[in-house]
Amino acid sequence: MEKTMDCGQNTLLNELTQGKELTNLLRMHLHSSSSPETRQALLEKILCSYEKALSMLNWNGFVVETKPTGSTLESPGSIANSSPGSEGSDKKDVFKKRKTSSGWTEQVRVCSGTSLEGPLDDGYCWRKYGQKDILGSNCPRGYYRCTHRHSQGCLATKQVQRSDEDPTIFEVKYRGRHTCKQASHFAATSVPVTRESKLKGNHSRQKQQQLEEKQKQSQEVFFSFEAGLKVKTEDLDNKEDIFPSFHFPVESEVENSMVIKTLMENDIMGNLSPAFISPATSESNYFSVSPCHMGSFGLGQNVQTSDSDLTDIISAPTSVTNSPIGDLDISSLDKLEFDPSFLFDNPEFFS
DNA sequence: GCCATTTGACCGCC
DNA sequence: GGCGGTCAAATGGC
Repeated sequence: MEKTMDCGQNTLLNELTQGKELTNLLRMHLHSSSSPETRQALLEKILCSYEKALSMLNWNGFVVETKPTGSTLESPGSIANSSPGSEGSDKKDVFKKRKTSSGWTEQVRVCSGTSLEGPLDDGYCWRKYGQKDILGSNCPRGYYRCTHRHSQGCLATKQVQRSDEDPTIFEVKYRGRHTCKQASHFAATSVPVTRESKLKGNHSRQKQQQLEEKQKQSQEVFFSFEAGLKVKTEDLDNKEDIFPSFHFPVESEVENSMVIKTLMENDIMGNLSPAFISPATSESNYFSVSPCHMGSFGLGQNVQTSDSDLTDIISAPTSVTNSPIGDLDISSLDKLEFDPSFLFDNPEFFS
């Protein structure tokens, strides 16, 4: 766990630090007679770094607490009745209630040239359980549920459908929230104690290696995607049910300041509401992060959100891989510390 | 042998 | 009855 936290934190910090350095480099180039191409390249790299960093943040799910959802669709009854536990003996008892459009939708754009059948993984382990041709749509819709549904009773599901208009866009509809261990830890290195991981000896190790390999590949794929990532988030009001809230534990130290400062330096924080850097209040020592605001970092991601409650906290994982990025446990950020009294316009910070 | 995916069938809602 | 969501047998990969 500790290892995972350090790893994820380091990765995040590396990206942000790289972004900072690149920004400085760009600044230097601005004062020099370097070519616009050079500047452009630097800009791209900066965006790249921050997109990675943001993805890491997003991917951690920010599932901090689990509270019963008011949503009709994932009411324990509906799913439970159709869960394997209740199935089996009498199929007629299976309750296949059509779900209403609760949950939220994200549109994920992948880079051109990518041949993935579906959008990136979002750090969760999904298992496909169905596919349907949808009326009025050329592309079938895939139905996925959390791999840990059986082992941990995780009720999260998602639907993935390629957009007719733009094949590079996948519409991903999330439903339910992850209650699995992975959702909490989001650490690939700490593989949830599932049936696989309980397997003994070489077999489990082999499995883990396969998983790691898979994640490694996913990461590579993801990084090839990020430039064209587009996320459209809807129904954020429902997200509250699923990712009820995220609080960034903050204490007073410099590292967090660096993160924020770095964002500020790149005019990223310009769009942040006070909620993000919220008073980090002396009382709570927490600040919350709105998915909307995270999305409005202006990092080249075209993010559209509904005008839903901006106080909702972090968005669900946007896209979709078992990338090691998922290794980052957001809880690791509690090691990041933020000095509420830090002056962001401190010119000396970026020396 | 285990697990994930595919795919036809089933079921409930509209 | 049409459609969307889910189930579960069949299948294939590792």
